[in-house]
Amino acid sequence: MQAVFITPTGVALARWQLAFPKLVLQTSARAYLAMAHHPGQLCWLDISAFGREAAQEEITKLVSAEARVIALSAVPDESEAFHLLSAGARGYCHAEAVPEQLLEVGKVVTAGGYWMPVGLVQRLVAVAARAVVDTPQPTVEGFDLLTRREYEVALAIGKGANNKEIATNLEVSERTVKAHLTAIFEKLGLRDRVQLALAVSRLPVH
Amino acid sequence: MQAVFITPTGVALARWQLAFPKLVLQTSARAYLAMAHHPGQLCWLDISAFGREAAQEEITKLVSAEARVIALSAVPDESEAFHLLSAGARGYCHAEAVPEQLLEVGKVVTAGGYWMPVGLVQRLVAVAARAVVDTPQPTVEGFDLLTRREYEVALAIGKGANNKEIATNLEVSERTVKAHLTAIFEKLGLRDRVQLALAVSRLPVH
DNA sequence: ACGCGTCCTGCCCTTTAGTACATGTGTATT
DNA sequence: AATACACATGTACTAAAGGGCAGGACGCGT
Repeated sequence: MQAVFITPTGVALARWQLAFPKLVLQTSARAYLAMAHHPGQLCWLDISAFGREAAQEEITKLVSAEARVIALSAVPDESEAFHLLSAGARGYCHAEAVPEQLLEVGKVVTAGGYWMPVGLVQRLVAVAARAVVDTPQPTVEGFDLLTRREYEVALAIGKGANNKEIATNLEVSERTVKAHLTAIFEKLGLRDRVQLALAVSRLPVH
Repeated sequence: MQAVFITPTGVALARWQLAFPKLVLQTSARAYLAMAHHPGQLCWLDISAFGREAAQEEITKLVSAEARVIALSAVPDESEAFHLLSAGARGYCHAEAVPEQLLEVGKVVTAGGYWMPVGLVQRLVAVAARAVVDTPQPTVEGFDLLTRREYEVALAIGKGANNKEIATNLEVSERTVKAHLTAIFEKLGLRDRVQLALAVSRLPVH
């Protein structure tokens, strides 16, 4: 099986050659795509020299050409990994990985799987689990008890506004804002605007 | 290597035995934990007969005993998978999986990795990526500029505490709390405690 | 020893927040 | 017409919050 490495720099070329003696080097997805290639072809993309967005673009191009892309990063970063994977990469690993690891990654991805560091999987799971808003407790119930005006005030508090700003935006007096706030505190069982702000921040919708 | 299956029903027992002829059967994590076992021991948990919460509990128990847990579900479900994985499971697969697949899963998890269906990985990535994107700017950078004490105060604000409560908890005067707050506002470029509360609520860690 | 940063606190003052009490308008529902 | 409720606002007062000024204690590195 052919191993294609796309890199503008060739950072860890020696290491890669240990793992894949017959590797093919290219400097960009564009150059590579000009060649004929087989669907499912492994494609190692060294993203170190690309910006995040440029890397995402390269990946998108390769994936739409049915290549299996593995991102190689010199400085692994969680957020970067999320983005590259969602752009279609099937693997994410350190550019300086040892040959044995590269081979293992290649095997997994060739088999149709994903490969990424264990720590990254854990972060992925943690973030996803939190995002799945099944999370019941934290959400303060009772916002549906608020009247239209009260709700508007509550949202403003959720943006960190003070009474004067809210009054200006809603075109009412500061006194009125205070009245709405008092009503909100009463209905939601809160003590002050700080607690309201936190309650609003936990609102699923916003 | 020993394969332990925890299941109240034994749904796919025949299949499991094909993959692991010498498997050990137990009906609950409690029963299993009563036995001696080796750290890193594989532990297949058939969650079909458990509720989601009960399954999470079982997993938590096993994981705290340093077992590697693989959840087997008769009716795979994305949200369920997220929760079980975040509870510490290292694998999630169909209870009716063929023996070859079970062996593959076992191998990966034994090696310290995670195993889950490719589709699940994609959902995980998609959800996580969206969660990260949905929370772009708002996260106030600079919390690392805070001193230990200031950070403690910031966290307290994130819980909706007022100055008196913070003072009591930290065993300092209210004046000191105010001083810390002033420093925090200055460092983070915030105006008041409401904005701080919101900034803290958007903190990835808590 | 000296400077620097962190932490702590007092006095005092200004600004916000939050409430009690009271009043008024408009729009529905009964 | 009467009742109910959302919305609005004023006066006035108490309580928090926030900050200026000043000073003390402790630990650390030059």
